[in-house]
Amino acid sequence: MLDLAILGLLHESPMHGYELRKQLSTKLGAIRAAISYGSLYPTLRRLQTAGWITEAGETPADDADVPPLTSRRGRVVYKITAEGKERFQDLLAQVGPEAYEDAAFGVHFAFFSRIDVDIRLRILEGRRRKVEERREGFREVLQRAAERLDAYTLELQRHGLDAADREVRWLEELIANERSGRTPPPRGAEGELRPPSPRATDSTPPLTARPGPDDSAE
Amino acid sequence: MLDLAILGLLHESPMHGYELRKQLSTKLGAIRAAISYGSLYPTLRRLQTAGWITEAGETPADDADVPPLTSRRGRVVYKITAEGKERFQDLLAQVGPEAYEDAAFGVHFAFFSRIDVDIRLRILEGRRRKVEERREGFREVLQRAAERLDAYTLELQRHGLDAADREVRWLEELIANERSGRTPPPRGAEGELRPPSPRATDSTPPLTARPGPDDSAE
DNA sequence: GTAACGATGTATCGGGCCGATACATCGGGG
DNA sequence: CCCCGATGTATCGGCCCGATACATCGTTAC
Repeated sequence: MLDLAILGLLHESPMHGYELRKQLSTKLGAIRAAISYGSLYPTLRRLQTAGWITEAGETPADDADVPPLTSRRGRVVYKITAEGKERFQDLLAQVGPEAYEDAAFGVHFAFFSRIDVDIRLRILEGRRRKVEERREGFREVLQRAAERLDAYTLELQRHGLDAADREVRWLEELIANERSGRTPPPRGAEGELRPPSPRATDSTPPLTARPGPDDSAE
Repeated sequence: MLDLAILGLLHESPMHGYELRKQLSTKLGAIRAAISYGSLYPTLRRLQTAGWITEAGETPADDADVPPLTSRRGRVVYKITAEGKERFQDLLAQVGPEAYEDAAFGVHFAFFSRIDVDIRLRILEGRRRKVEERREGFREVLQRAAERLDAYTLELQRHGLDAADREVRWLEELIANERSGRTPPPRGAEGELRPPSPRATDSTPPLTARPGPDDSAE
């Protein structure tokens, strides 16, 4: 999961750890908080011994006047290998149930432009199915067990229901767009910062438009 | 984090592991997927050795004719101790930065009815602040780095921005409600899914455009 | 009758990932 | 001059997950 993300970034350009972490944070910011060094460095070593990446020793200029006072630990630049690129494609095209989990889906999505439309559709539909199940779970709890639950717990369920419902609709849009042939998502470079989302609550009878965040993460 | 959730559930009634897991899944379903046994049982043992919970052996059958072929492993019912209840209150009232993280916030929220209004407000405001920061992060990326990013990555950012914005508004409502004195969240339990109640969604005045990220009403 | 299956139930193991921490360099501001 | 924040690499303890194993019970299917 981290493997995929790291290989994906190094596929674009060589980088050292610190930079890698920063880019991961922005690229996957909507998915996971900020990957820890306690994960990053061990993963880098793992990828390295597996042969997917190598150190591209960024020799600090030719000025060998580096004061040998301390070991002068220079920054280590990693680059992806040919095998690594293959591995990346393999991981990316993996459409097993793991790819529909919150985090894994996000990582796959972040590199969508590197896979075929049909695989994209497979993943989007699998994810949609999963979120739909989640949504139905919330609905059942709200219908069947409403009176047995705490008021705050209920509010949490509504929150979750609304978030799931929104994600399903988001996925529907993306799926429709993929099918239409336009490769990149819609909503070009217009003014973002759009006011309250104009996507009004359509039908969905008992939904009661509630605010609902909590995309994934955790 | 699991500690808090488990203590909270056992505070309501004694339970065995399997049941605990089920209840956790529904109660925290909007927060985390479904806690694993690989977390649950070790945690139970930890809580037990710490003295927060005890085994309430549920041995219903005194008939010692239990075939010693296998150890006849009966189900183990756990109950909370007095110290456990204290510990629960301590954990619940913890308003440090950890309590604003996704998962931790959700667990706290799920047991909101057990803490004072002022602590509830402190947690809600802390959470709001955190999500606002998150939201601003997305906005900056979308404004400043839009052209340097992949179309799918951008869509992910918009998704995240929208979700964060929604959560902020959700929190605003909850905060306003807490301040108004009505203890439980709005949206009374029964009017929800049963009848096709045409109750229009309250209109949430004009807090959309410029959400001041700094209105610490402390 | 019994075999298969799914729900209930307890438990462990390897591994991924996080938070805290340590160490080291460098530029700038008080 | 010293502290601070950004840049940078790295480890350690610990939480938590997914996979797996084992055992019982009721129902359904052959």
